[in-house]
Amino acid sequence: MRNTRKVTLADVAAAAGVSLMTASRVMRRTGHVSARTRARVEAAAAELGYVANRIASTLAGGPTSLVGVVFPSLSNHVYSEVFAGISAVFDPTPLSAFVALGNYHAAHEEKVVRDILSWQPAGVILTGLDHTEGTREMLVTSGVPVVEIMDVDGVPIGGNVGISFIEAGALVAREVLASGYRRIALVGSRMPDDLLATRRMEGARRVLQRAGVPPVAELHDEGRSSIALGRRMTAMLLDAHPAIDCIIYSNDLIAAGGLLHCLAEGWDIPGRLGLVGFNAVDTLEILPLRLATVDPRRREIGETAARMIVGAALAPSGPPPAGKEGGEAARNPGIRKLAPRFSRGETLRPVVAGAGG
Amino acid sequence: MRNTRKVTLADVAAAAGVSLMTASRVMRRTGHVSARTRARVEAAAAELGYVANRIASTLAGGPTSLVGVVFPSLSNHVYSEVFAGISAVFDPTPLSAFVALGNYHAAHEEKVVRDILSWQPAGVILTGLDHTEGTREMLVTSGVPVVEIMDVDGVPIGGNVGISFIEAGALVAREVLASGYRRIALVGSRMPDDLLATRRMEGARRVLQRAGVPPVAELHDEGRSSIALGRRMTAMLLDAHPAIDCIIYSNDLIAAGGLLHCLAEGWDIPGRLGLVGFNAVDTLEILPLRLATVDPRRREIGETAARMIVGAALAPSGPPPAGKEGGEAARNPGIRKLAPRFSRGETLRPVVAGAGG
DNA sequence: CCGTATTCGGTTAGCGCTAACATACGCGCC
DNA sequence: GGCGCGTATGTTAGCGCTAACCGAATACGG
Repeated sequence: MRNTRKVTLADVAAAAGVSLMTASRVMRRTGHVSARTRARVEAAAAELGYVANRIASTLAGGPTSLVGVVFPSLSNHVYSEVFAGISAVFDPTPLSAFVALGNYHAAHEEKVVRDILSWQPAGVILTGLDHTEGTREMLVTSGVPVVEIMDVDGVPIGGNVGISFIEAGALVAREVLASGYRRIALVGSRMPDDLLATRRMEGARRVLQRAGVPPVAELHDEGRSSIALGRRMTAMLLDAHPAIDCIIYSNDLIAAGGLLHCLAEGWDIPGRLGLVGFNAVDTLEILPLRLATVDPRRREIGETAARMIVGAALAPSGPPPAGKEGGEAARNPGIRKLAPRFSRGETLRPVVAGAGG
Repeated sequence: MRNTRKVTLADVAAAAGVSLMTASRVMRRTGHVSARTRARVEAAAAELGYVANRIASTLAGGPTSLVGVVFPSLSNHVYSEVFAGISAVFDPTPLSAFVALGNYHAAHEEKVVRDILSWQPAGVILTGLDHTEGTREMLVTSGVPVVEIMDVDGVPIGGNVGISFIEAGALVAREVLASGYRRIALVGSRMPDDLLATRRMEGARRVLQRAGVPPVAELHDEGRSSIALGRRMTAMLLDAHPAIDCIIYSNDLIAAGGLLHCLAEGWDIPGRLGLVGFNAVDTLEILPLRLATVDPRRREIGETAARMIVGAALAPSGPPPAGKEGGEAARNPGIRKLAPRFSRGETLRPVVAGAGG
């Protein structure tokens, strides 16, 4: 049993005693083939263990079915959930996802996108709206349906689904003000690199400034988010600025660290000190207090993006309804802005009538 | 600027005033091309925005660089970490990962593997050793380097990296016995489907039986692991069997739920009741007590598997050293068994001299 | 000045498959 | 009988690229 040599369609056709083309039609279930011939070809294919070669069929003009997906990282739980949403939508379709990581680095992302495009994908899903000029150009020129996810604060290349991270940050700040906090600090990890986190912080900062209570302190760190980092940053911050009455964190993980630190140090939460995270990470339900946070609706983002790609990739061949730009509409998957969901948890005081916001 | 038509190598060659072949050589950096010609071709390529077509080059016999990776799911944090390890190793190589999900279902996995093989991959990474006969046959026939990960309890198709889940379960049971617990229960989620969890439980069960203290109770649930599920199952279990003095969980998430339930109900942990999880999930460091658990070394598993694929895929062309089976050795990536790491945490009593084990 | 080595570049064939166009045949109809 | 029509199969060309081979130009010692 050393038949490691590749079995081609020609072998199947020969075994079934038909032409190459008939075998091809049987495998693709197109055209007119009699039931008897079909059965013979299928039997031959099974017998020989034929596995189609999509490389060849794609080159010959068949439909493509790979979709490139670029995330900055997958260790961040957020993206694995987005991916789960994407996968679930692709599953019943002929499309399959091809993941690549941009590592929070635009130049690296450009390389990765070039790589993806070289596979003639049926679509590309990118994280965020910030890409190099080269990346944008390649994607536009390629004519491949593109959907940018997560963020909607900017001009997309093609489709776009996500939330406004600036508004999400602003939302957090308004809720904090509504709780009556006034001496507020901002704490962020992975800060210059994680653009979305940076944007949330920007949104919060603006609202605070406009309300006349600019941040009392801001602390950033380049390191990746972890509970330990949250503890450390919080300790440092409260040491330097004991008057702070609320901390807005760039994500739940460091907020959790902060919460644990504060509880250990005996701070009254949320009375004396309020804390807010971001992302609605579900494993954090084990915290002693439910953390105030914002759900960016990542699963839905993944699902919607995938549906946009499915729509654009699987139906671009319809006859142009009117103008010569018929395909154009199908190619453009549209823009969809979701609303982030705030949840107050138990680490912010209830809303004070008449306070801020 | 509506040049959406594909730019081919022929276009680049024409623009540079050289033949197709010379342009090809420049793009691949092979053969002898003078510096001047190379510069001209590169300029033309950049000018036209040329993106290579790997579909064509693969078909023409160039090297493949896609590696199919099949996980049962990515919502399980375990696999996203394995994937991070794989990505990190592939990053500096020309290989890229192509993720597909088997959804804990062997028949679905077979479809997915067929799909992967149709892309002529440079390698395939599969989770676990249990696959349909059809899957195994396809992979063997294809001649593609295969590495099965996570589990090493069985006969692999090609390479294999992971831990013995049976031994890991046995390890947990021995440690529990060493702590002096004797009325032990087993609790598992996603149970018939998650084969690895099933195997851990099997390993634990055997040790307990051999030690003369078979499990007092066993509780399984088909649902996906969550803290809420852990709480529910634990409540149910302790209600029915209040004499239990230790619970072995199939994973950390439900163990965390159990721990929170028990603390809320005032159980003395680890004195009256011991708890053990599995997986060493890092975000659980926020629990009030450090959970006893086992680290399956998933990051290393991903890295090792990726290295095996890199070795097999990138160096199979060396001249056969002696026998005619020269390529065979390079193709077979080997077997690597890692040792799971137990950590006692604060939810099991310290080891009792002379007790069990 | 020739022969051999060495570089540089071009030509041909073909990877495995599919669009697009034949071809062959049966059937009913005026 | 000839025509149109629909179904079932075959033939041709070519997708974009690369291996393998092949000439032309340059270099250099004898």
